[in-house]
Amino acid sequence: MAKSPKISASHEPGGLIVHISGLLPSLSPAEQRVARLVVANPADAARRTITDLATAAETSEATVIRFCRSVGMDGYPQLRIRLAAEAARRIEPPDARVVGGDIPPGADLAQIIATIAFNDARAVEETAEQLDPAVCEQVVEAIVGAGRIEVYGAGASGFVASDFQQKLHRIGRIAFYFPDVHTALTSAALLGKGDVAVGISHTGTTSDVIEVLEQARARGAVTVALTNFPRSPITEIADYVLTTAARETTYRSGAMASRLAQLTVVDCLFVGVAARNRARARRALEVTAEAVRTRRVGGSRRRS
Amino acid sequence: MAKSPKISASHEPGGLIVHISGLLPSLSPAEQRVARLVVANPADAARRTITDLATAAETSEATVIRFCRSVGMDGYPQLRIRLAAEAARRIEPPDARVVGGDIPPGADLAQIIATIAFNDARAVEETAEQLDPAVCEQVVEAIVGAGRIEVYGAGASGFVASDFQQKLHRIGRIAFYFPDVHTALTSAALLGKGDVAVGISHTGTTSDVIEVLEQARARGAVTVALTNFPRSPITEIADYVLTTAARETTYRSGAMASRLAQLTVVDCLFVGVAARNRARARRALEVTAEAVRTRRVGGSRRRS
DNA sequence: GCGGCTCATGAAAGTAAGTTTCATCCGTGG
DNA sequence: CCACGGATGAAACTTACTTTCATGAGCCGC
Repeated sequence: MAKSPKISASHEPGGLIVHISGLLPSLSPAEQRVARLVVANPADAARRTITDLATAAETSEATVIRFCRSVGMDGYPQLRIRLAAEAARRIEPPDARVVGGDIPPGADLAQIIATIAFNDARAVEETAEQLDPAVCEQVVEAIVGAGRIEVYGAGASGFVASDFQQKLHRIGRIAFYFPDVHTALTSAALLGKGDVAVGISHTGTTSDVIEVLEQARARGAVTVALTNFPRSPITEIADYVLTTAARETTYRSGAMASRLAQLTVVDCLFVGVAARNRARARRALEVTAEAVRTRRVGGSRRRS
Repeated sequence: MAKSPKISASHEPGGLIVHISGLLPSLSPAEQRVARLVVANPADAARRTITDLATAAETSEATVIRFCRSVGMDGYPQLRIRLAAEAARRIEPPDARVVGGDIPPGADLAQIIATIAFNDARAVEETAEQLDPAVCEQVVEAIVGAGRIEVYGAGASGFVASDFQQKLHRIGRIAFYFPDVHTALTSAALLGKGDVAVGISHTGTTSDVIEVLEQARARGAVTVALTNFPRSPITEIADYVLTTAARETTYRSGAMASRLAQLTVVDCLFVGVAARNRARARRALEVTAEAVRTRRVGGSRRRS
């Protein structure tokens, strides 16, 4: 049974492991057991036979095969090969630092800083690796040609949405962001063909954002979703899906890293759009920079 | 042809490919054909099935197996895995990417993504490296003991300020952010001893933020500055200075990366504060997460 | 609650991949 | 010309992988 012919799905040239952990929540329980084994120790998994792995995951071979298909592989042998390659590439920096994990209770600030920065940087890098330039290109295209762009996001993703709106606005594109769902819904209802609606949700399950995006789609707008989970509800109503790659961690670090990853994606789209009309964008940026000049103080030496 | 005394059977840690080409001359003709294919394109060979490879080498599967044994492998699957790993390792890390520079005019989206992600990740890492844990510690201390915390920022830094405010609020600290200077000034005038004022400005020259911070200081509040430039005006009126380390680049990439670096610092402070009272912070986070539960949709399988 | 539905799951059947066996072939030296 | 030994591939065999299918659990509408 073909899962979903989404435009985004296939591309995971960057990290297979990252890709799998992103998909993890959308897998069935038995498949999750397999996935966890694989993510925990790719090299080891690559060495095992399918029966072996199935036994280790306390399930049947059939489930392992299903898992392979779920993450986009043809079958088990292919997964094995990819895992081996992946494992070889990431000669884990044997850093004593807490890699994907939680911050230990007794940690001092230096450790906290190292851990957060590491996770943040990783999320950014891995997001970039798994971003599909083709999909980005199409989104950029849509934005460039859009009559109006609306960006939706709630909570932490709201900041990102707002940031994106402000950026687009600054280079002369007509863009909106509404902190309030009611307003957003009303506005979405006024969208039409040629407009673009962007929904941002880390989990992909924020009903407010989904509803607004649905509304926008119903009116004929192009819909774009930005989420960490490629199979989450929001992806079902989006024409284009862009994913971040923040590892799932406990406490807050997952969500925090995800926000940075989202911003990175936003930046990419922004620069992509700006690059479409360099001259105009640059002029707009200069004018806007000039506008706040009087709000700056101090030495002539410092850039404005 | 001394083929039998295969003393070296065990490990060849250097390179499997090198190893194979080394004993190529000692192989039988048919095996040599296989070996040559493998050496020429390991990645490709790893993808083939044994029958496939045999056909390509114009020989039988049996010979391929014999070849595997000759080079010290248990069987074909093991060879495949090793080849995949080998091939992955020898793909040079793509450091040819545009490093610190601006985005070239003709860049395609893939390049743009790589450049932005690189700069962003770097900014985060370098910021963490140069952050002084001692200063952070003192800032955390001040925030933990504060009666009230106010965060100031304008423009892009406003997002960060707002994010910080929201984070602190979420773990039960009394924190404010004012998008409007007038309101901010008024509020700052009401600060007193034991309160904390945080000013965020990438350039360190934003007069609005500086003024408000000055006001706060005059009233006896502890002042903290977060900026990219350690000698900028804002640092003169701050009790504690935290710096980001976004490289100076042209166009927008500098400012964009700086924002991520600022967020990283904010995250560190936040976690530092939260760590001071784990139980309370965790409870607060759980409660607030629960509060938005009803705004989530979708499968029971997905985390809320 | 109760049928009907979907979906996850593993047992078992089926297929393909990998491995072994063995007969053949070919060259060499007696 | 025959005996020998090594190289080789066809075919038998084994193991690994894949598909099919029946079962049962949970969910939804009634």
